[in-house]
Amino acid sequence: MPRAALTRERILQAGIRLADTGGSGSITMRKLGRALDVEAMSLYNHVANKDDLLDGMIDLVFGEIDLSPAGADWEERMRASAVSAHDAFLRHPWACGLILDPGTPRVIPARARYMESILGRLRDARFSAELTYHGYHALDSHILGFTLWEIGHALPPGDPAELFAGFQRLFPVSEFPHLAEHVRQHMTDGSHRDVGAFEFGLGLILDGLKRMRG
Amino acid sequence: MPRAALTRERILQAGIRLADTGGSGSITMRKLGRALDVEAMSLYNHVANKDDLLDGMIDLVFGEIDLSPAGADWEERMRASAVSAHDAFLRHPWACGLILDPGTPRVIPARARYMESILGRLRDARFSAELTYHGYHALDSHILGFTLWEIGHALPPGDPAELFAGFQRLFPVSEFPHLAEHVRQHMTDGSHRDVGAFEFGLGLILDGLKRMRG
DNA sequence: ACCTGAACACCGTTCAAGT
DNA sequence: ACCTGAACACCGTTCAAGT
Repeated sequence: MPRAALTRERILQAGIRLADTGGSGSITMRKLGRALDVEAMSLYNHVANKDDLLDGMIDLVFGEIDLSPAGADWEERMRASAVSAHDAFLRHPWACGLILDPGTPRVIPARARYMESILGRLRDARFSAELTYHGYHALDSHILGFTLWEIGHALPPGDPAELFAGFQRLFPVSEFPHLAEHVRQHMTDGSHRDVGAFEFGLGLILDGLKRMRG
Repeated sequence: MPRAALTRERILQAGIRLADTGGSGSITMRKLGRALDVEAMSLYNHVANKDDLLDGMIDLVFGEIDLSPAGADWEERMRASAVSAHDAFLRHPWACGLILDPGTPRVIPARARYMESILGRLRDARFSAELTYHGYHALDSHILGFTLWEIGHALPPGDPAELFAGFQRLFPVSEFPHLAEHVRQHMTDGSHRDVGAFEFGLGLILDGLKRMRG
């Protein structure tokens, strides 16, 4: 049986699968070729280069965001689509870091549609051009920035008690009492990697914007 | 004249200088060796590996943050130290991305002191343990996340008019009216890379925390 | 004690050669 | 039209050999 023909679509899907399981460090032209039973050089027939590959993968992730959620008012709908974005970026934890990586600005169709949607809904909710400008920045930077922050602060695998002990040795309670308390909260909380923490900051932003609109 | 002796301190300083001018992609054991007139392998006598090098560099950046700013009340002081952190990360635009990079959790002395200071000041300002926990996350993720977001969204070099034209060709005004308006605001605003944009989100968070404290 | 040459296992990418 | 072998210019890191 001849293997399935290589297409851009199949390459992007395989790239996402590879990154989901191995992290962004595992995305390599050579590894991706191996996953597709093909030499790395073959990929260049369907993808301009590695950046083009990453752009395509990220475009698909943005495509998973629900931009028309149900909801009674603008605030409820804005919260719902932010949570949908948060969910998508948690499903693909490699994406936020690549999107925010300075040096390679990624202008991507699905991201443009995402921006257009959020900006339009703020304007429709009677936000001024000025407040929409700053409000979008606050929302987008929270969605991408907080999610990346959250992914990086997840408890690493391994025995929590042992982890905590090693941490205490580096930063003794006597010198870092508040830090110790904070870390303990992280341990008992399980991980803070839940919708709650994301929505806490989101709520602050939405509340603030609503009050500023007057 | 024999060249100056290699030390960990000199290596970290040279690394920061290299990254400041060339971006995080320019940090290479080989390039760093060249900058110090030394073979790359020599660095391993003073630094365990590349991650240890990056940890040391980031530690120095955290050390630049003013943790005891003047100010009448907790809110004013919290805003001042957040702005000081923002300044430090803008001086070294490669740092945020490395700090937030998942997969290599960086437990670094200067960062522990930074956390201890902020957590302690929230508790001193009569925030509950619970609110301090979430408030710290909101503040830290805004400081690191927004700053990284901001650095990545700076206008790339080149003729702005030409840039705008290329953008319009990809995303026509008819289909993306709000996006076009937003981009136009970015152009006339110069860059939003100023304290104002950072403080906008910071103000939303501080206001929200103050109200939740009751 | 510290520096280095040679080597190893990786990268992204090009290009001529095959089918 | 699409795939590949060989090659190039890079990586991080180890280790024995030099001083």
